[in-house]
Amino acid sequence: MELSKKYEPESIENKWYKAWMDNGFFHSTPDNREPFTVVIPPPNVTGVLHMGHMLNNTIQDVLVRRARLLGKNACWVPGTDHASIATEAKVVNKLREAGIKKSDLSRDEFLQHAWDWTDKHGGIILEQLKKLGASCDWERTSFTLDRNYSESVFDTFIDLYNKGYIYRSMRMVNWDPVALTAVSDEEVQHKEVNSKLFYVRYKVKDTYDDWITIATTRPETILADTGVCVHPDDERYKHLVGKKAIIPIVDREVPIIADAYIDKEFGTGCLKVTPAHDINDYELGKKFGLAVIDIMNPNGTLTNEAGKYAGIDRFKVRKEIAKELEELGYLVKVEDHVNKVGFSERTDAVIEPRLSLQWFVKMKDLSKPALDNVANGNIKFHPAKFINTYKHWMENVKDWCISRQLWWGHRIPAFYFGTGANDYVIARTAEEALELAKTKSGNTGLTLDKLIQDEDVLDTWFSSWLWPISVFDPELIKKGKGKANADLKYYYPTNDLVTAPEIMFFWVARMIISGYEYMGDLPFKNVYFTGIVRDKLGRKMSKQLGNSPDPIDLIEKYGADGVRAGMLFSSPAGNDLLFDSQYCEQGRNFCNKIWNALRLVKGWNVSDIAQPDSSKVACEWFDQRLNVALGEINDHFDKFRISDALITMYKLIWDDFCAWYLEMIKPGFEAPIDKATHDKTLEFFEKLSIIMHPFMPFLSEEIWHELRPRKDKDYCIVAKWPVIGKANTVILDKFALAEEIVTNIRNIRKEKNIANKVPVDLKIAGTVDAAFDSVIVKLCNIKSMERSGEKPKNAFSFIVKSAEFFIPFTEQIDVASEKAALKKELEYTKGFLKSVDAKLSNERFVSGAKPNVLELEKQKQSDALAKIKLIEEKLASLN
RNA sequence: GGGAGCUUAGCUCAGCUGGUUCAGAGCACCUGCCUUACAAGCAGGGGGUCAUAGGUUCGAAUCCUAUAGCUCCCACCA
Repeated sequence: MELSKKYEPESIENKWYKAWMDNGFFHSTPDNREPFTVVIPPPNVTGVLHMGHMLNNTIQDVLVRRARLLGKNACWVPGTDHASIATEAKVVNKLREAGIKKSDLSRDEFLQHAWDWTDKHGGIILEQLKKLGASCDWERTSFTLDRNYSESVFDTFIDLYNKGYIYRSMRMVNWDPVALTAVSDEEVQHKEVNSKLFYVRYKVKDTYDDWITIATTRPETILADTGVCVHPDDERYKHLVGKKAIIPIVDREVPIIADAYIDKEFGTGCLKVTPAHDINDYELGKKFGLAVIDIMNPNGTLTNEAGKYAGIDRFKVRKEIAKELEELGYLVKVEDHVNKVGFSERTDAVIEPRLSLQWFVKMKDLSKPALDNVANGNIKFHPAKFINTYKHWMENVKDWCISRQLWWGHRIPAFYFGTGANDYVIARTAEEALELAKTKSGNTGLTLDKLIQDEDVLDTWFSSWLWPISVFDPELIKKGKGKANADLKYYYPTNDLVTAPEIMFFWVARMIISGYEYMGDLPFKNVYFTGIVRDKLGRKMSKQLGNSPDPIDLIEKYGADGVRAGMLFSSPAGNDLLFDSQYCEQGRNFCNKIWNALRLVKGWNVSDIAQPDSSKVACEWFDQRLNVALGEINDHFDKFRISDALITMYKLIWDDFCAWYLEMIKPGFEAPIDKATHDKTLEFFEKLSIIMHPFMPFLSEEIWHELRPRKDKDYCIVAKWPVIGKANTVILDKFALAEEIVTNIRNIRKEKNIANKVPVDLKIAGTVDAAFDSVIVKLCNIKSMERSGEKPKNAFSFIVKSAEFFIPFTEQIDVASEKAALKKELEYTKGFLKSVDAKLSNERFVSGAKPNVLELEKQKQSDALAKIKLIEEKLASLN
């Protein structure tokens, strides 16, 4: 069958993906092979594939496919994350477009909408991954809101609560007074705003006329002040510490305290402490036991605590109170001031810090093994520079607030039977909770309808931190440590985690923590951090800028293999990738190059003729080149240098295989090829297919089947990764020399403007033997001979004096040029010798160097000496 | 404000414990070629004071110090 001149990926991608699936190559079950496990960082269930996913999942697929080729039992678990905040926001938006307000719906009604949305859009992203070629074990697809998975989340909450790690505490949340909900830090946009800085003086109690002046941008919160704070070293105020100040308008007496948190330089150096409405003030208040007075209603108006300002919006109060302060003589001055204010991403309302009761996980003890095992290298980070960031965070780890004021997610399994701080129980179901509550409250008459479940859900990460465990055995936490099922025992710990550095703390660190807590072992051995995919100008991909290409369009245009290669061409671990479709083009061109090599090889007629010397040498040589490159590729893989592995393979195929090897063995036009060379070529091509398979699975599979007829289950995807053969460096050296000679010949021909007109004859002496002679002849003549049918004639002659150096000369090159060349060589060699001598006479080097390094240097020294002698002899003979 | 990192060719980046396999790769660029696998190609070519200034050393892209510029993470200023 005639093969098309251009590689057409769309004709093969679906075919092979289906064949792999049908043959069960993606599905893994425990057996006696070594497992290689990867769990996907679960994308948002309703998300669509973006460039970040492309990069991330390409890398995972490369690692998984290579592991499979290495004979490991590869298992890549796919799945999705319910992503509470993101998904809920999307559903809210969608409802709003339909004219429905979330606040008009009951919890159940809202959740029904959310599930409808999830059923409609969930899984789209997984279908897109298939287009990319992702070899996931789809039978293991998980979702963080699956029934079993959810059970494991609740079990974890209950377990940690019983162990005393979970507690309830006050916390400042970002309150949106318009949406009447707390929003996450991610949903707060900080903007610079021109505002006023009000200087207000407070009377110091029991003094004749001492005042203390504070500066504030939010004078309305004066009503909630419960303290005034100065710096302990501030001479201006030292005498006031311990006295009391009197808050204007409300005439409340509050203590004057001293704390190093205060910035002496800002404003007057005095801070009014408002624990209910500022996070830092809250901490300060806690430290000094100050009262907490909440003056703000959920909708942004003030409470009865604000006296006559009750019921008025905070911004209106701000103006009015400033006026009143001025009238009463408390306002010292007002300055213009630029500060950052948080705005709600959803409603654009000014966010108010608001105290509320939240659930927390104590992190200090839990995270200890997670810190230690990264620090000591049990878990490796690639690139390693991220260890510093990780350590810094883990050493200063704060308790984890796990409650979210949302509906979409795992509802907190806490049930309240009263209004007291401790009037709650933790249980899996309301029925269980009732029994516990009866005991705890002592009220045996308690009924289910008096039991109220916490309205909040758990942080998304509180479910995804169990990912490497719960995708295999969601019942582990219930059963307890050491009771893992067969799957979990076999697949855990997983091998490589590929993810983005920005979720190192949200997700990676917490998986490590839960891994040690519940499995007593690391969740993965390596963490590969990808960079951020940016556009070629270095900007983040965003919808607003419209600079994010649709990955599916790219796949249709360049082919999945082309895009995969394109993504990897320029993405060393941890570096941001400046994406340019030019890289995909390069990937596509590479596919085409390989495709045409296939066309060439497939077009040959095999005949029972003798193998030419040149072909024999070519085979021996390429065998060695393959060895060397394979060694480099393996090394790159071991070091997670995926991009380098790809480039090494790229050069091996393009330069060595296509440009040199195929040119050498290529028979003349319509001439047959000998069987020995042909067999060897197919063997090489097969090995190359396997090596390229992790990067370009579809094309390699196609080649695999085009090269020879295949039996059932004989697929490239499950072939054996080539083993490095015996090294023969002599042939590589000789060939390098031959390459140089050929290049020289070509240049001379070009200079003399005789390209493709006069064939070449060569006389190679010294260590370059007759076989190489024929290689060179072949490489220099093949095209002109093919066309003219001529035999080589004596137009040039090249003499190589030794394998160490060569001097091309022709009848036109005179003795002077040759002498100049020799002198240059001599100079270079002497310089080299000098540097080696210096190195060897350096005591520090000699004492510090490893024995083999020292040996190598000595060898270099004697080689250089011999070479100098040889050149000098040659020069003498020319004189 | 705290922490981490970066600066090598037009672009994206390699360069391990200091040395002549070190000044590299890929892409882009320039020149010449529609050559019977491939113009999505082939053959050549140009291009870098290794951010700046000092220092250590026989020797520095590599180690040290300072300066400038850039990036990221965390905390956010009453």
